[in-house]
Amino acid sequence: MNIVEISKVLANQTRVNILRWLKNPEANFPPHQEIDHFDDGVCVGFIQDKTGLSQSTISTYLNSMQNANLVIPSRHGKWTYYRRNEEVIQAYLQELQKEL
Amino acid sequence: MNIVEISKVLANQTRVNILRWLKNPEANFPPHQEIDHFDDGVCVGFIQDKTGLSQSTISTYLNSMQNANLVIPSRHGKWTYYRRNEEVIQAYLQELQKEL
DNA sequence: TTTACATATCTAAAAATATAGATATGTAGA
DNA sequence: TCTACATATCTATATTTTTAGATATGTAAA
Repeated sequence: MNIVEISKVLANQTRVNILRWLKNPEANFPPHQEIDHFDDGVCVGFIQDKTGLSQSTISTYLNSMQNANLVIPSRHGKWTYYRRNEEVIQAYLQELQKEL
Repeated sequence: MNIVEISKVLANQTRVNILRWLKNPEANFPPHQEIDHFDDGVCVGFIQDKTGLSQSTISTYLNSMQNANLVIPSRHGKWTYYRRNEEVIQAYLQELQKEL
């Protein structure tokens, strides 16, 4: 868990939005076709649609968020689902609380 | 209080260090000459010395931190002192807690 | 085993950030 | 009012980030 690396992720409104949306996928995304839950998160395509940015940009964003351990990917067939990594997010908040 | 703007400040190790040092000036900086306390913070020169970066870089950093309302400047004679803006820092932490 | 689709990676251009040297400004003291 | 000093701003360059189009990869279905 690296404060500077995670702060870099949060230094962009779209990435902050993605993290917020992933808190409550039911409210922010349409239902998936193959699976009827969001236990493994949300597929890249839905996130892309919601942001309006290009597919490659969103893939890059999600990759940086994954590198910072803020999200966890799961492959399901053709789709990659991303969900929040609550442990790391909480650890970051606690570390900030302590350090800042 | 803007999450993205403040996160940009925190996306650099030196700036995070400055905020941490300012939490406890007595432990991190030599005593000032004209004043015998740190109630208004620490002068730019001391911060510069501690980081080893150039004067203009530190001035730029402090300016960005001030724009984000993370620090408060006070002019005392030739010196500008910077101290933490605890209200905004706490507001940021609380907002993150809620939003993130 | 080809095709279609979802996502990742590569490439490249534009914008932002980091950083320092030079210069300007403001203040205190001679 | 000179001079020295602390800090801010300007200018310029290097690096990083943002972003998208093109291409590659992996998977499912025909």
